[in-house]
Amino acid sequence: MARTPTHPDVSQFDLQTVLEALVDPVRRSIVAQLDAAGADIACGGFDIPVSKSTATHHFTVLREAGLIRQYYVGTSRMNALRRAEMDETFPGLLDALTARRAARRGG
Amino acid sequence: MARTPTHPDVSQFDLQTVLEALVDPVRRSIVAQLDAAGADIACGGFDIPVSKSTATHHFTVLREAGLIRQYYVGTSRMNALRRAEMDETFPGLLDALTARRAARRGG
DNA sequence: ATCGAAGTTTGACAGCGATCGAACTTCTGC
DNA sequence: GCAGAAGTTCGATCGCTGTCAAACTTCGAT
Repeated sequence: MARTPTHPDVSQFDLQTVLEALVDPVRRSIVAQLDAAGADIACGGFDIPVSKSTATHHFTVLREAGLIRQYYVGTSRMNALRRAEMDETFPGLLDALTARRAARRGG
Repeated sequence: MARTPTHPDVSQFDLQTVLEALVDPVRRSIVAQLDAAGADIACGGFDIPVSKSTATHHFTVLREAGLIRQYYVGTSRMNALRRAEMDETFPGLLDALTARRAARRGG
């Protein structure tokens, strides 16, 4: 595993790529969990119904789309939601997809 | 072809289905063209790089997701964007995906 | 009735993407 | 050093989806 995985710059964000990342329910769940937690989460800390190798695949897709930033802490790989950068490029998109909006309207 | 094709009710709108519909560039283009035109458009009136049978498939997907409403006028099948209903269920989603926001910010 | 225009239906195909298990790497703790 | 924990990589399925051509249906105009 590379010490410093590839992260796209904000200028390289692409709507098609981001959509293809977010259309998968597992990946959308990952983003939603990060958003709800408001904190970084290790790969193993998510509640997702797939094997480790599949999880690795999903995190890679999210990272390459620019949705998350990954960094190592010991043997754990932490995941951070790049929300501000996403909001800057695609305003309203994450709000519309993470069901935050519903919770916010409610209270 | 059925006289009255199946259209889901707003209460049946499903985010996963809508996303799967909008992740395809051709379908997103159809929605964008409808949105930009602000008027209904016949199937043959779109600028899309696919055959007629493929186009039929895309319109079906969009209709079953609730994104468009279809009705016949003679031999032409008209397509209407169900924007208000979509906005009601998924506020901000179409704005984020049809690049309207960019145009609106500009002027 | 006939012909053309506009879509639909059907069947087939190709490619992609999600999924898994197994083997491997790397770090932590003892 | 050794064992275990946390991920990654590799290879192989497998189902789904976008695509098209060909044949068909329906409507409008002549």
